[in-house]
Amino acid sequence: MENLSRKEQILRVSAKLFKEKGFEAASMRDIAGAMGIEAASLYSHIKSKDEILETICFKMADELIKAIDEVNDIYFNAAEKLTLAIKNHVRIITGDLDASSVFLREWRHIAKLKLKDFIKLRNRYEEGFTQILVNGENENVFEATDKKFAVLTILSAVNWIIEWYDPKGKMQPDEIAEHLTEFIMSGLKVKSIA
Amino acid sequence: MENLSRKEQILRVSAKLFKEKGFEAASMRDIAGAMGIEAASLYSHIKSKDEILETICFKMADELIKAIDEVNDIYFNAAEKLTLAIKNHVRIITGDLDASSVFLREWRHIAKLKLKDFIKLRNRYEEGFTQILVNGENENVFEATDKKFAVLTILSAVNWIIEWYDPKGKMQPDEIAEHLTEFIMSGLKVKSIA
DNA sequence: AAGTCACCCTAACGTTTGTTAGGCAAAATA
DNA sequence: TATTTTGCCTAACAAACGTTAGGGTGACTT
Repeated sequence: MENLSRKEQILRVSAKLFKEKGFEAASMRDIAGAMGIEAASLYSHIKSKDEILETICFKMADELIKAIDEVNDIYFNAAEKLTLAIKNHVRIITGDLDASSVFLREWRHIAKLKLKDFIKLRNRYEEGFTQILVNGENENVFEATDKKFAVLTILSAVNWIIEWYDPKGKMQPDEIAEHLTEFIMSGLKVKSIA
Repeated sequence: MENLSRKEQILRVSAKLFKEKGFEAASMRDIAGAMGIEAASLYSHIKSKDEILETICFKMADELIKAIDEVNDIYFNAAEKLTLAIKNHVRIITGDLDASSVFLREWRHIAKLKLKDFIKLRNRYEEGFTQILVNGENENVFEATDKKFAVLTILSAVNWIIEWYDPKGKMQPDEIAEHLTEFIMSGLKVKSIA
């Protein structure tokens, strides 16, 4: 934390507070207080409270998009692609729980103009996943009638991790990814319906 | 809307605004404005802004718990129970999208004391689902190594509906429930892993 | 006709919000 | 050593917040 630039520290502290109290409820004085300085001092490093939120959200979006693009660029079959995409997603999300929570929950509070760009990025990410499912059908590996529906369901499961993941808990990121992948591909494994 | 009690109208309007702007960002003046009255006038019908949030959240929680208890009280096999539980959940959620969104997103802003009770209710609901999975294992119908994990994943998928469901869209609640149930039970139906 | 009730008003309160202006001290650079 | 840069300060701002007090008006009830 100490070898980070002052701006980076503000982003970290803000992410933590935005996650805990929500963007609107966390005040500049809260953020400053957590850093041991006055609220006015923050403005030497950042332009506005909105800028903090935007930076956090767009950084996460960029990271995720970069990951899905890489997966789709590699020559893999669809099952391997999906497995890797989920593993990457889980790794990124669990790698920075504070920023991820803000990215997933508080993005609604991004100011109108930037919000449009953000949603575009989110859609691009979703399309990256959709592409994998389309591949899967072409390769005759998956069966997913409604791809949009399937992608949203998959992402909901992967994103819900932030609600219960504990870095000190038993389940580590890669294990979570494995479990999820299995669940997504095979479901509850119905043995028989009596 | 007109034959509802004034308090009920306030709850409706508040839910809509809490969903759109978030609890903290939606002001009493916003709510009053949407009803064509002054902010101070709201206090003839409600005690506080916090009370509005609590009422919305606890009402949804009660409704869901009542539904899962009913399912678990009926003599069904696990597969039928799960199917019905999901159908009920989807019906309740889609039945009042505004309140559901508040229930799922804004519950964090419930005041400390009441928050404990709310989380207890949420856990009770989760346990209702867990019970079904346990039944499923005993009946040799399901296979779910980590029940807690499975329940959270299932609920995440079911709850994500509020993010994309459109009452005027093609997919109607029961159809969504069917799709989801199939996905949860059988996943993406992997045909072969090359 | 008198009383009650539901409903809304204006005005104001104390607090908190994000943000700006201007200045001071230590560290880095020249 | 002189100078710029970095980082923080105090003080203050206008605006918005949730909420209270007290009064008024019209519709039902008795």
